[in-house]
This record gives sequence, C-alpha cells and structure tokens, in this order.
Amino acid sequence: MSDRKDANEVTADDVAQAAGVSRWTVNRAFKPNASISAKSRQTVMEAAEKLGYAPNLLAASLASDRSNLVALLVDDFSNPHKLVMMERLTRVLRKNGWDTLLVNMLDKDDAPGALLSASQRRVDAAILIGVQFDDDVLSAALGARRVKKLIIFARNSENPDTISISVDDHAAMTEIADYVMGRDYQRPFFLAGPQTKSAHLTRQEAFVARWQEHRGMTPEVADVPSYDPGMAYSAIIDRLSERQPDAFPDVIVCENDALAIGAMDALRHHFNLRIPEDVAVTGFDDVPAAANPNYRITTYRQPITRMAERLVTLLSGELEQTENQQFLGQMVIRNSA
Amino acid sequence: MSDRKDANEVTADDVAQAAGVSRWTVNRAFKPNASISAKSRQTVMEAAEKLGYAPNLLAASLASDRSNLVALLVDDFSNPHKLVMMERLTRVLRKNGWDTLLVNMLDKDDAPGALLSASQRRVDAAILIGVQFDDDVLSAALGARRVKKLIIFARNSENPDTISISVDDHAAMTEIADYVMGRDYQRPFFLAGPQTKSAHLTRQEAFVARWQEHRGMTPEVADVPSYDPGMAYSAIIDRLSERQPDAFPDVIVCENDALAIGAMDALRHHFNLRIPEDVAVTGFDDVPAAANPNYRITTYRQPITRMAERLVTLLSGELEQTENQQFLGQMVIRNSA
DNA sequence: ATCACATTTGCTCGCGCGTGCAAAAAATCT
DNA sequence: AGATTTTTTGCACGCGCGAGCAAATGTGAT
Repeated sequence: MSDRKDANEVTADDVAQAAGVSRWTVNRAFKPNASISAKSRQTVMEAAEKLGYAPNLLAASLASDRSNLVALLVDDFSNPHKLVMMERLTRVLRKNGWDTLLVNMLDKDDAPGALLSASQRRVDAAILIGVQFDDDVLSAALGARRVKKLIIFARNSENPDTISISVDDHAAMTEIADYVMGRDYQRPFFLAGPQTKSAHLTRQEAFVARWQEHRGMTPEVADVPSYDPGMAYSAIIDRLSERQPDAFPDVIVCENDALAIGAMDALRHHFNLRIPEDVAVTGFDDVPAAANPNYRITTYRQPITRMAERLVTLLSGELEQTENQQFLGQMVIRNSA
Repeated sequence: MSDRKDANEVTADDVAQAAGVSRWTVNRAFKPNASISAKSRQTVMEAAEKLGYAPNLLAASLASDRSNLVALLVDDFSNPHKLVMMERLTRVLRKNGWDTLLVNMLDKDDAPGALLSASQRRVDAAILIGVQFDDDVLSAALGARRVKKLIIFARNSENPDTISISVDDHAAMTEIADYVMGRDYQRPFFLAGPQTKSAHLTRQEAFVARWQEHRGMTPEVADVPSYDPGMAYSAIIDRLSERQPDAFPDVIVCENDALAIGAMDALRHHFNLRIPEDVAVTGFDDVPAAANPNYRITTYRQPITRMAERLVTLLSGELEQTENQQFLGQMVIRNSA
C-alpha cells in the first residue's frame, strides 16, 4: 500500500527536492541553533510551508535518543490542586519545547506499569505529582533504568536518586504556625493527608514542632487516607463527634486546601459551627476554590510557575544540580483564620 | 559515544540472542495476537524479563505508522469538570493500550500550534475537550491533514469532518426544564457559557424552547465568558443587581456546575439569598464539588466512562461510524432545586 | 512413511531523521 | 590574485522495529 504517499506524509526529502537543497539542510532549518545560512533557511522554510512539512518527532527521537517528551505521572485526581499543577506545568513545558505524556496511575500498585509506559515512549524524564509513590517503587524504577530522570514535583522526597522541586514545607508551616499562635488560638488540630513511606510529613512535623516549642504542648493530629474533601469531611466527623465543647479544637490546620474544604464543610454543616468564630481553619496550596466566597481560606500559595521553570532548566541539563530544590511561597490571609 | 550501550538500552536483538530465536520472534512475543507458539513466547518473555527489555514504542510507531497515542487538547483548566474528564479518559485509554499526550492550548489562537505539536508526535487522534475550538480552526487542521482523526469529546460539533461524542444535550436539558417546571418555578434565568461559533448552544436552546412551549414565555438568558465559577459570580452580580424583587428570577438554570457554583456563591454571599428557598439553581456535569454539603447541586451526570469506552472503540477502528455519538445521562436531584 | 495443509519462524527492506565528519563555498587577509 | 580561515552543505551509517512474504517446522490423514 502506498498509503503514506496518499496520506500526504511529506518528509524532509520532499522539501529538500522542492527547495533544491539536501535533506540535511532541511532538517537544519528546523533546528534553532544549527549551522545554516539565513538564505537557505528561508528557502527551505518557504518550501516546507508550501508542502505542509513538519519534522517527524518520532523519527527524530529515535535517531537522537532525546525525545523532548516528559511523562507526568498522576495518581490523585480528586485533589483540585492537581488541575492547577497540570495547567502550569504543561504551559511552561510547552513554551519551552517540551511535550507532556499524561499517565494516570490507576491504583496504588500501578506505579511500575505507569513508569513502564513512560519509558517505552522514551521520555526524557518522569515527573511525579502524585502522592503514593513509594520509595521502593522509585528505586525499582531507577534500578531498571526505566527512565533517565525522575523528578518529584511539589513534594519532598529523600530518595537520593531523585530530584524534588518543592516548596520549603518547613518554612511555610512555621509561618502558618506563627500566624495561628499570633491569633491566640489554644487548641490546634492538625489534619494530615495519607501517611506514606515516601512523603515525609514535613508539614505536620514542622507545625507540631513549632507549637511545642512555643506553647509546650503537642497538638492533636489526625490523618485522612487521601487528599479528598469528601474524605476529610468524614474524618472530621468521625474524630470530633461526641466531644465536649472545651475539648473541641479552636483551629484546624490542614495539610492542604482539599482537606480544609472538607473540614470546613463538616464544621459548618455537620457541627453547625461558624468559621472562624467558633473554629478557625487554615489550608495550603491556594486552590481556586480557596478564594471563593464560601471558603475564603487562609492558606499558603506555592510558586508553581517558578517551580515549573526550574524544572525546565533542570530538564535542559543546564543545572547539574542533583539536590532538591526548595522554594518559598507566600501566605494568603483570608477569612477562615 | 557508546552511550546507549552504557545506558543499558536493551533491544529486541539482545533478547533474541539470549533466547536463541530471531528478533522477529521476540517482537511477536510482545504482540497480543501474533502468530507465535506458546512455547517460544514464554522463552522470549523469560529472556526479556531477565534483560529488562520492553519494546521501543518510538521505533514501533515509526515503522508501523500507528502510534497508539492520542492527544488531549485542553483549553480550559478553570472548569473542575476537566479534571474528571481527564481522569476518566486517561484511565480508559490506558487500560486499552493507548497513551495520552496532554496538550495545553495556551490561548485562543494556539489551536493550530497545539494541533501541530500533536501531529509531530504522530498521534493517531486528537481529542478536544475544550470549548474555544472554532470551526475554522478545525477545518484548517483537517485540511492540512495534521491529524488522522479529530474527536470532540463531551461537546457537540456540527463540523462534518469531525466526530463528537457527547451527551444528548437536548434530551438532558428538556429533562431539567421539565423538572424545574414541575416544581412550579416561574421566572427562570439561563446562565450560559462562552458564545463560540463552533459550540452550538444546544443546552440553552433546548431549555428556552421547552419553556416557551409549555409556558409561552421566553426565559431570560445571560452568558459568561468562560466556564469559571469566579466569572459566573461576577456575571450574576452584574446582571441581577438593582433589580426589584418581583423581577428577580426564582430559578437559575446553569449550563454547567462551574457556573452553578459561581451563581450560588453570588446569590448567597452577595445577595444574601437562600437556596433553594429564595432562588433555586441547577447545574450540569455533576462535578465532585456538586455533591459537597455547601452546594448539593441538582444537576445532570454525563456517562463519561461509557463515552470514553466508545471513544476507544472508535479509535480501534471497530466502529466505521462517522456520525456523532450521543449518550443519555441521568439527573441527580439534590437540594439546590 | 508419505502427502497435503496449517502453523511458526526468519528475513529483506524501509520508516524519517541525527551524528560526525569531509567536501564545498564563502569570507577574510596578505 | 592567491592563501588562509570560517561558514555552510552533503553524506554514510545507524536508531529499533514492522509488513509481508518465503522457508521451515509441525499436524493429521491415508
């Protein structure tokens, strides 16, 4: 079948012929810093335009062993913050010439499969923006040299073979703790996300440590099996029902906004409490819903765009750095605390 | 540089040698319905396992002109429903052996660029789940044979070169209209999304038509420049401020939940109205937030998974069908109306 | 054991482009 | 103008695999 010719699959050879140059000159015309004269580049581009040619990135990747493709591994679509991260990441990546393979980690045990998918497409890097990445899984993936680079985005990792780009959780949570103490709350309650092996609970630890240091008492802590408002809602109800008023927390510090939203819903609609008059709440991430009039969450905004830009420099290999990258974000004071 | 060998890039040839068969037998072992004996498949798989081999999909795509890759073009990350769609689509696609290239359409004029990106990776199909796809853009893309298939997901399109997979908007909205009339609301207000050329406003038209038919009057209509709760919030305030109580709508029918959320926030927090006692609200999509205790939106759930499954059969070429696919969803009655 | 037929295996050629170097052309200098 | 340097262009080879066919092997009936 001459299907390809029929289907108008124009190759560099066709353009070369039309422009009266060699195929290599054609491909050079499409390569930003190639050694080519302005004149022939223009000739080529005109011919290419006319024929509707665009380089086949499959062939280019195969030949060069660089794909300019990264895999985005996501395992947690219930957290609205993921949408924000995906938007920012794909935007910054695309602006810098990178394409994104979105890989849905179907369940907890799918990490190897997801990594395999990515590696079969020969991605230059895998970026993890999920939560349930086990150190074992990561090491296995790296051991088999499944992917060239593994980057944990917006989350800390202490795995030495991995680079993480994240906010400085310790500094951020200390700031939140200080703010809460400054408002003179007395009975804090920390609502954490899933307790995994890989994600070290820096936020929780930082908050607890700060509180102990200044108030000499250990805040109460509870965890939720996933960063899902619905789960947080149930967790709060389970944990705080049948509690005497004087044992009820006066501020709930949440590991992120997804949890904060669930907590606020539970406080208002199940316990009939006012926020922040009866109980205050803080979040983390500054998701879009945090700004809406229902919630108005006092939270902490991560500099996602800057983090994504750092990611790009890291991908380009400009940064030889293999140590984790930490960023400072900023507190956003609203009405919930 | 012998970088590749160093990097442990094991190819089918290596496995073939280890297993004592030819390279083609190795590749056949990885192809589900290939002509190969069970015995040699096992031999191959064991050798492959030991060497850590997995087929290079880049090379396979190049040679076969099929990539098993689809591009997901998204231009509207502010609507939380997109997260749901992405999760379902990537899940179903991956289960069926398809990978997903996530392409962020950076702005209104980026459609050609996004399509180009996709085509350079030789995707087998481009799936549009955004909103601002202009018919002109689509035609241009198809005219240049940029992509083999163009599929509009969860949205109608009347472009003849395009296949859309969507819910039957007319039936759905008629059902909502009947529900609203059954509850005896008198002054409906329809809140629509962006008015584009390509997206025919089936929901709005269906609602208006139904209302006219049964009540002999034309509902008031307003539109919002994007499916963003924040925009809907402002739009409602702009449109309904300084209006006499008897001219105020008693039900706001929204084109989707993103708008409904914004509308509810505005009604409650700006106008100090109760929902549904003072004003009722309906949505569409049944996003996760629609179920949370703050909103409890009466809405309409699209059968996204079934739609995604249809998409897969369409991609596999099992369906020769080129006409649009319509699905029926189901109304979800909650408290907002 | 022989033949007819079905199943399995091997192989040639090509997919479209990049790498690294050598040849050609252009620019600069004496 | 001729010699030298710099820029630009062309090319052999390979990236890893698939289509389609030919050779080899296996199966069952006679």
